[in-house]
Amino acid sequence: MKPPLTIKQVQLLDSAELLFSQKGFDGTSVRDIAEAAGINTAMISYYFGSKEKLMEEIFERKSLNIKEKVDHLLKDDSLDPLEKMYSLVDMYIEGILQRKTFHLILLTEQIINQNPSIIQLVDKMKTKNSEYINDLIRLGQKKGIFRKNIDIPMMTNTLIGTVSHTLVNMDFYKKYHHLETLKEEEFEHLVKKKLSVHIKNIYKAILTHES
Amino acid sequence: MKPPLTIKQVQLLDSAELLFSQKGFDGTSVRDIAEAAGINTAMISYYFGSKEKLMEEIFERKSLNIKEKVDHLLKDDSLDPLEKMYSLVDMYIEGILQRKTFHLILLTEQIINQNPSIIQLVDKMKTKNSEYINDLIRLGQKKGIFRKNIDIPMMTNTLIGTVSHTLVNMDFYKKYHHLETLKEEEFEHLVKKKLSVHIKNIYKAILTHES
DNA sequence: GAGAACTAAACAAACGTTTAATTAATTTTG
DNA sequence: CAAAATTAATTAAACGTTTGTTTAGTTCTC
Repeated sequence: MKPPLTIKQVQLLDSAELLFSQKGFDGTSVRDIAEAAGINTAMISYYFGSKEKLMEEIFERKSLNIKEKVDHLLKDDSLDPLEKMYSLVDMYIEGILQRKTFHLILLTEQIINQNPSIIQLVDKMKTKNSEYINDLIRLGQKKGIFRKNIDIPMMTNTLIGTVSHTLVNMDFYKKYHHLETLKEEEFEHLVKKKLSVHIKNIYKAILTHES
Repeated sequence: MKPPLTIKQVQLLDSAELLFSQKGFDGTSVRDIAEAAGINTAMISYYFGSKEKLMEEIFERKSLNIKEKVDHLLKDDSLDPLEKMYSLVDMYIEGILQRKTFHLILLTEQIINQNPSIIQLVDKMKTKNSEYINDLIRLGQKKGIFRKNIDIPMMTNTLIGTVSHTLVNMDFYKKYHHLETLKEEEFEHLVKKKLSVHIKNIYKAILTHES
C-alpha cells in the first residue's frame, strides 16, 4: 500500500498533467512543471524519482476504472440489453470528458510509446474496454435482441474513436460554429448530449435493425 | 514555385516522418533523423533551415487533398446521394491508411500544437473535411433521400474518429485477435474492408432510416 | 576554378538529475 | 514540558548529456 500523496505532490501531478496534455511529455521540461506548480525543480526527483515515474503516477491516478459499474450492469435485470449498451456509452462519454486532459495524454501516448510500464498500462485498458463491450453485446445476442453478425471491435472503435475525435476537436468546433459566447460548462454539456444521442442512435441501428 | 526535392531531401523527409510518428516531434532529434537517413546532421539545417521547417515540409507533402475528387463526386449524376457518401467514406479510409505514418503525426500534432504554421495547416484541413461532408449530406437532404435532422459534425467525428482509432489500435487488434500470421498487406486489406462495411452501415442507418 | 554539396567539430542553451547545505518538522530524552 | 537529537522537506547550484544550429574547411561537380 502506497502512502497518500501530499499537497505538493498533487500540485506537481496536476501541473504536469496539464502541461503534458498541451505540449506532450517530451515537450515539457521538469523546470516547466515545477514553475507551474510553484515548487522547486529538484522536488520532482525527490518525490517521484524521475520525470518518467511522475508520468506513471499520473496514469495510475487517472486511469478510468469502470469494472464494478460494468459488472453491476451485466447483472441488472431491470434493464434490457440495449439500455445496458446506452448506459455503457454514457459511461465512456462521461468518463472521457470528465478527464479531458488525461485522455489527451492517453491519446498521444498510444501513438508515441516509449515507457514500457505505460505501454503495459495502456494495453490493459484497451483489453478491458474490448471485454466490456464484448460482454454486453454477446449478452444482447444471447437474449435474441441483438443481430448475430456484429463487428464488435469496430463498435468499440466507433465509440472510443468518436468520443476521442470530438474531444480533440472541441475547440475547433466551438470556433467553427461560433459558440464562443457559451460558458465552458454549457458548451461541454451540449457536446456530451450530442455525443450521447449520436452514438446511441448508431448503436441502436447497428445492434437491433435488420440487415 | 519551389524547386523539386533532391533524393537526399526526400530521404531525410521520409526518415523524419517515420521517426516523428514513432517518437513524436520533440522525442526525435535531428541526429536521429540524419543517422536513419545516413546523411550528415548539418544537412537538415542546410536543406530545410530548421527541424521545424522540415516538419512543415512533411505536412505540405503529405496532406490529403481530395478537393477535386469531392467536386467531381458532387456533380456526378450516375450516383445517388448514398452512393456518393459511400465513395467519400472509402476516400477517407483509403487516404488515411495509405498515409499511416503521416496520419499518426497529424493525430499527435492536433493535440500538441506548438508550431503556428502547422496549426494553420491543420485548421484548414479540418475546415475542408467539414465542408465536404456537409455538402454531400445537404445534397442528399435536398433530394429528399436523407433525413432532415442529421448532426453533421458528429457524422464527421464518427468517420474520422473511427478510422483514426482503428489506425492507432491496429497493432493491438492484430495481437488481441491472433492475426500475427497474416501478411501486413493482407491484414491491412482486412482492416480497410471492415472499416468500409462498418462505417457505410452506420451512414446508411443514420442518413436514410426513419427515426 | 567557381559554386554547390558535404563534413567534422564546435557552439551555447536546455535537458533531467544529483549534490551539498539549510530550514522545518518530528521524535527522543532528561 | 522544554531542550536536544533526528529525520524530513526544501533550496540553489552544479553535474554531465543532449539538444538544434552554425562554422570553417573540404570535396565534388560542371
